[in-house]
Amino acid sequence: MTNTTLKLLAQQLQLSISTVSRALKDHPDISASTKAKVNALAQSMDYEPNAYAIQLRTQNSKILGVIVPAISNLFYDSFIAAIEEESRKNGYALMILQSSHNPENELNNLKIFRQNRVSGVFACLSSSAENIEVYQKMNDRDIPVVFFDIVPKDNKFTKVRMADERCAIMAAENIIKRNAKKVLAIFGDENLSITQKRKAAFQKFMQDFAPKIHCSYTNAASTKEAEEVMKKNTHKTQKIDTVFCMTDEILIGVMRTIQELELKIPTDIGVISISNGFIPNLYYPRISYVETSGHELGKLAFVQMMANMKGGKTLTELTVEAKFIAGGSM
Amino acid sequence: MTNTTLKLLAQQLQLSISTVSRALKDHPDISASTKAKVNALAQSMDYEPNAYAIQLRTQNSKILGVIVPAISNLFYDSFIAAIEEESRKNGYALMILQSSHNPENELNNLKIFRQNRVSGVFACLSSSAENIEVYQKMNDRDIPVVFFDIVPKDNKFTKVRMADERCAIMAAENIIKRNAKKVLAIFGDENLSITQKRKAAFQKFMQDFAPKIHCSYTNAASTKEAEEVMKKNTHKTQKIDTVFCMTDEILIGVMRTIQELELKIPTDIGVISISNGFIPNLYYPRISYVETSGHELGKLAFVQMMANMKGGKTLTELTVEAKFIAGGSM
DNA sequence: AAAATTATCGCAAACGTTTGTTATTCAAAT
DNA sequence: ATTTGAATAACAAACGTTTGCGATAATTTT
Repeated sequence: MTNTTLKLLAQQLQLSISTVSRALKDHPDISASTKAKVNALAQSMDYEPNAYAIQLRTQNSKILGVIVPAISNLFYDSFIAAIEEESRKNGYALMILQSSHNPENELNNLKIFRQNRVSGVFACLSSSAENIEVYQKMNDRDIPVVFFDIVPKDNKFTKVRMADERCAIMAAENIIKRNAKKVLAIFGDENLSITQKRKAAFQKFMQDFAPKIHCSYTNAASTKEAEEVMKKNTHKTQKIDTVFCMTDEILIGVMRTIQELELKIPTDIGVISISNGFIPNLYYPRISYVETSGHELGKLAFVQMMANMKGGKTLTELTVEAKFIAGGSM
Repeated sequence: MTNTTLKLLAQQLQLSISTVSRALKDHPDISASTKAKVNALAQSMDYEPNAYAIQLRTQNSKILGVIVPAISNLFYDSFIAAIEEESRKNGYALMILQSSHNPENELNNLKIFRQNRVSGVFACLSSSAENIEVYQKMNDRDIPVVFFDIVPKDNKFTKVRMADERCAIMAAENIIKRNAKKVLAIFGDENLSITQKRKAAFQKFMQDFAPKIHCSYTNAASTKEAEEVMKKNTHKTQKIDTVFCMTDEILIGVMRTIQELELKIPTDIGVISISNGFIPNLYYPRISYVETSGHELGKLAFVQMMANMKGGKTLTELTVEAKFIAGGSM
């Protein structure tokens, strides 16, 4: 069965294509009676306009591209859900591609976006490798690029991200409040700038405001590493009383060790993490965390995209504020 | 900056559009020397073909639609990741829309798919409400529909899903192996056919093969409900020694209660669930589970889609087999 | 009653491709 | 020297829309 087209409708109604087209968009030139006829037939033949023909004619695709390292990710999927919702409300569809942390895939995805003449792209850089020139070219072609989460250092782009330093500091504040004596702070992949920022902010804050608290700093790039780091540090003579986890992956490893060693939270040990909230709520007591909401970030990214598409370039770096969510783990 | 087109290339090279087009696709009619020139210029002006013009001409969009209830979902996101990967390998792009369990959104998404002339759609029904006619129409228009996970009863469609009954039976088998005396079996939303199937299979198997085991059956539509159900049942005089969780949501609730009451796994109580594996591995000891892999299902769905697009209609219902993954919880 | 306005609609070009057909050139075969 | 046949490239139509402009008929104004 072939698709219904304007031409088909026009033939059936003995009208011209242009009249049918205008009737369907409620153009004032067309009489009410013809509009009624046209709409009726369009309905019954369930006509749907061909988006490809429209974009070819209007040069406006109403499609936004999204590049994430991985869709299966607690943070990114809520980000995607948020922009999907906003996009739909505003008449845009989403084309979602994942880079799998692979710059080659990232490039390939960008190519697909260009072939599909997306009106804009949300991009999260695939780890450290920064091939910025391609994005620069998109901007030059008036395709706004909004970076999120993992953003380039370059300030020629629009960027939205969590207030990374504030997150770390907020965690530190609560550790100090708890009257911790000996803290283990586990950070993520040390190649990521986000890790470096958070670590630096955390360290500085602790030194400035609670120099007598003994802190050991480590990195763990995976759940497994976190599990092992935790195990090592609880076997030492002087037991740690509080552990800070920079990511969900780390928290999971830490919690596995805590459960294995049957440590009581929060009496034996306090736990605090940075998370979007899903993982911390899996345990009893619920883990206290500083919230980084992918959902909020998504909404912010979308308004930035719209702003970029309407007005001139607004090259700014926006951050969404962090919130401390108290569980029973501190 | 305007996009590079065939016309532009043709003008620069003093060639016709058709020659440029053929040169770029390595058509035998074109001489090697012109091909070289064309490719060089196309490269330097970084020409990317306009996907919209191509689809308009060829009537083949190379885009597949996906409808899921929610992207942020442990199961669906791995499904999406799988078909995304397969699609990319086969030159397809994905258009992902979420229904948010809302039939109205589902309809709207279908409309967007039709406007974009997707070559096929993967669909997961939004809960119980089944508005099948729309899908029937798509099939009539030679747009293959592959249902996954939550599928219609109708057998006029191609469907892929987990082997639901086998999952439940496999769990039952392992419960019997454990020598359980008193079992609490918690199932999901009782309106879903998937729940009914699993429950029936589980019950029948237990009665047939281990009638002396005392089983209580309940439903819990959310994590909270599961938490409460679990709490109630552990306070009874005759303690349960094994709990079965049909979904991740239920497992999370159950585990929260277990941690709160400080029950030891697997000595005080055994736990088994049906899951894709992420949640069960968050705990120590790791929870034993019957695996329902969104990833496997995605790959299966994709080959079904390809089969439908090539040959004639292959209206079958395929299932991916379940696997028991032993943790330390039984 | 002629002129001016308004209401309604059709014509045709354009968006960027692909592809069947035709035209040109040039060398090989008769 | 003419015919044949490759090799190479141009022409033109079509895909389904949108939209400026022109055309016709109906209505109003003078």
